[in-house]
Amino acid sequence: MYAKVIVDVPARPTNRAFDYIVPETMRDYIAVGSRVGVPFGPRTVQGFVVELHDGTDLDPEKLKPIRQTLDVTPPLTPELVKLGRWISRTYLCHEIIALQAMIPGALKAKYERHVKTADDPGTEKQLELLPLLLPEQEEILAYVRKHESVELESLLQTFPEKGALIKQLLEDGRLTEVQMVKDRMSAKKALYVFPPNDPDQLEAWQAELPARAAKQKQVLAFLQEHPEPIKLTELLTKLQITAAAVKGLVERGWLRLEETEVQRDPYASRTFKPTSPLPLTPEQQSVFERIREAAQGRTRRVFLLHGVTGSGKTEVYLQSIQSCLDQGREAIVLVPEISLTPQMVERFKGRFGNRVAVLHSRLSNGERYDEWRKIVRREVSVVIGARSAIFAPFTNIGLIIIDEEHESTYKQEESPKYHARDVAIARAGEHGASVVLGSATPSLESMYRASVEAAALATPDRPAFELLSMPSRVEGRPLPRVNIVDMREELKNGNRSMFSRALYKAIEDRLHKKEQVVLLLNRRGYATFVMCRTCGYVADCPHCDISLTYHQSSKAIRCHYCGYAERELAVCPDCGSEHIRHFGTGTQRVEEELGKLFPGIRVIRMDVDTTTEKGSHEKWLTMFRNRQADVLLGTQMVAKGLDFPYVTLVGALAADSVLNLPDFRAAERSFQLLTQVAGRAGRHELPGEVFVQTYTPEHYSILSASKHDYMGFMRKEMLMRKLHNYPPFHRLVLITLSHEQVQLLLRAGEMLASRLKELAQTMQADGTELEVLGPVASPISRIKDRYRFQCMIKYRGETDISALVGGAATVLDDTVKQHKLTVAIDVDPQVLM
DNA sequence: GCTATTGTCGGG
DNA sequence: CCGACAATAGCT
Repeated sequence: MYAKVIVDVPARPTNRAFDYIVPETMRDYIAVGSRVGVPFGPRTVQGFVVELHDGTDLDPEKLKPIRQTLDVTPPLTPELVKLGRWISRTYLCHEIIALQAMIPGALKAKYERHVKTADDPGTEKQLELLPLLLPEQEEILAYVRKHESVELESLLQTFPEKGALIKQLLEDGRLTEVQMVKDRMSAKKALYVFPPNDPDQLEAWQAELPARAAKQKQVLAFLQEHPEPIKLTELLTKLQITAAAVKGLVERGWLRLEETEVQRDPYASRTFKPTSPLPLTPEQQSVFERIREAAQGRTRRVFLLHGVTGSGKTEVYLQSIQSCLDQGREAIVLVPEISLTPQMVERFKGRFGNRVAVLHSRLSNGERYDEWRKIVRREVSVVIGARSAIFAPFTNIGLIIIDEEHESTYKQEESPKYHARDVAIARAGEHGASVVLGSATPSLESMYRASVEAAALATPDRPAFELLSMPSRVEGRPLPRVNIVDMREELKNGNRSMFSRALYKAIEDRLHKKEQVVLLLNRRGYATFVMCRTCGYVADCPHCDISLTYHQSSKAIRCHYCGYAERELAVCPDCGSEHIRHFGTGTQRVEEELGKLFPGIRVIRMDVDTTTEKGSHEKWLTMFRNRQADVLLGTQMVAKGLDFPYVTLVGALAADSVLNLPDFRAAERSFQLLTQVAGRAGRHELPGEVFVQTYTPEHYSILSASKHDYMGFMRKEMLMRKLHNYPPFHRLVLITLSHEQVQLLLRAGEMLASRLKELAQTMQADGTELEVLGPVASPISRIKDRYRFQCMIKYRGETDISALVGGAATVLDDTVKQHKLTVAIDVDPQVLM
């Protein structure tokens, strides 16, 4: 039997399957999706089996056998292996990168090189021919012999500066190298106490024990109460006893002590209040019916659920999942990382109990691995998680839900640069499952695909969407009133503060009424840039093309791209002037200002700087929920999914900050952000009010958001996109080249662009609508000392551009190899920076 | 991506 | 002519 293996060597010439012999002994352990260690050239690398077959076109003599299997059960299902190929073709990445993305980081390859002393007796004669050993080499050999096998790295550390001598020993064959692929993580094990199968016996045994064996009786009594296996250490601390008591019982053969896989369940210590389905509004009910009906079928359906903030989408999700589970099928729920709050988890755990696995980036490698194992072992049938949870290794998916489907976090920014929405649709096709894309502000891409125009262009790979909508809030609560504040007017009237008078008054009022306020400012730090007022010098990052941001807490100016930091400027480095001014406003500064304006105000600031610590995000939100603070101030992360009953005021301090970004999606992002943050107010009994501070109050994005007019915004924005051949009417591929030297980069850029244009011409001649733009400097023209240039391809959705991009990219192969040029291909980019 | 192999250059 | 290092092919 032979296996086709994709090896862990992400390079163009190795981006294909290699054939190996499956040794007789491994037959039962190897399947499509297995992770194996295979000889590849002079070393051993990790790989995935993507196919098993009986014959081979190649000379079987030339084939090498698989060296090791790395798992008892394959970490990937055949469906995921197929998906890996689809991802690599769709997003133009190496297949191995796509496969690696589907397994938890804990299983990523790690290579260990061990050395052993060569004890082959047949070489004695040859040894005589070898040069005599130096005393130091004797010492090294003795050391290795003593330890039997030593990791090469540690040997080099034990004998520093002796690298050459060790290499000599290896070359002479006195030491041999054994290469192994190692797991970075294995399941954590611990001793568990297993009670007898028949718990009734526990009582009888207690009577049987002599009176002085009080501790042993205590153990039996405890197990009677809690008949499930328990960790030994846990039992000991709970009962305040030593292992001797348990040992006695084990010796009597009453209890069993066994090493078992431990679950690092981050939610183990928490109990979740079970919740039952809430009654649905007629609107919710009809949407639910549609989803349920679809999920009964075995063919893929894709729904776009447009529901205003507070319309009760989550309850519809929960009941849809329930009906999916009732059919014995599984469900995946994706939420943006940021809204994967304890609140959210609680609702799912409350409804589905331990049938839910939770996957998010705040878990440690080990924790994530354990949650993933629950899926593999079929212990759960629901997964809720961020982007990568779309790869949950289920085998019978009935429903995939993507909440806040417009969020750009569903696009992975590193290779494989996949979009979870498209992966979901692809997976649903294989499972005959339904997909529900929910949002209060659906992306233009999704909205377009729910249109009549797109329905006509639908293909199996890009099916049309069915639109569902929930236009009203539950219990008929009104959407909050949104006031646009023209900050130019404020300035004219002499108000130079970051709070308009209206917002100031409103905050004052809420403080008085003991209600809560959410403030949004899309910039962290204290000031956005630092400038010398005498000569106009602006502090820039020496490694990136971006200005440095002042941070009050650390008295430093920092780069938000590479982390570079230097001390606050006392004098201008150019002219020596002391007139240094901090321009622009960041969250730190607002926090300070609030303290000055409203003495005694309690502010929680949430941005990347205050939420990096594990659990800090949840801590702040819990504090705010418990009304231990009056104001929640933060960047985008305060706009998403939060639901606090006492929040009656929301302020967007600088509504244009997103609008002015150099990106064709700026208006859409801005509209979404404002709508989302406005939706935080007045979700319960108390009515809400919103203030949007802007310098461009006439912009359609801001006007529409203030009127809660999604459709109005969408129609205008669609026109703009159509006019400029942007998505959703055209698709984009962005190719970014980066290198330390501008000249080399320019040459490479020209080479790429001309080849692209050349290839494009033949395609255009066949009537394909396709445009090649560039090369131009990227909006951020340098990051971490590397200059960046980009080319863009605009094309109609039905065109296959893989040949075009793949073909053109080959002209860069030499430069990539020789000069370490970096080429990043992004299909359907979300950010053009 | 890695490494063993081949190629190239300078010193003798 | 040899050794050191740099470029490069080929990996099943």
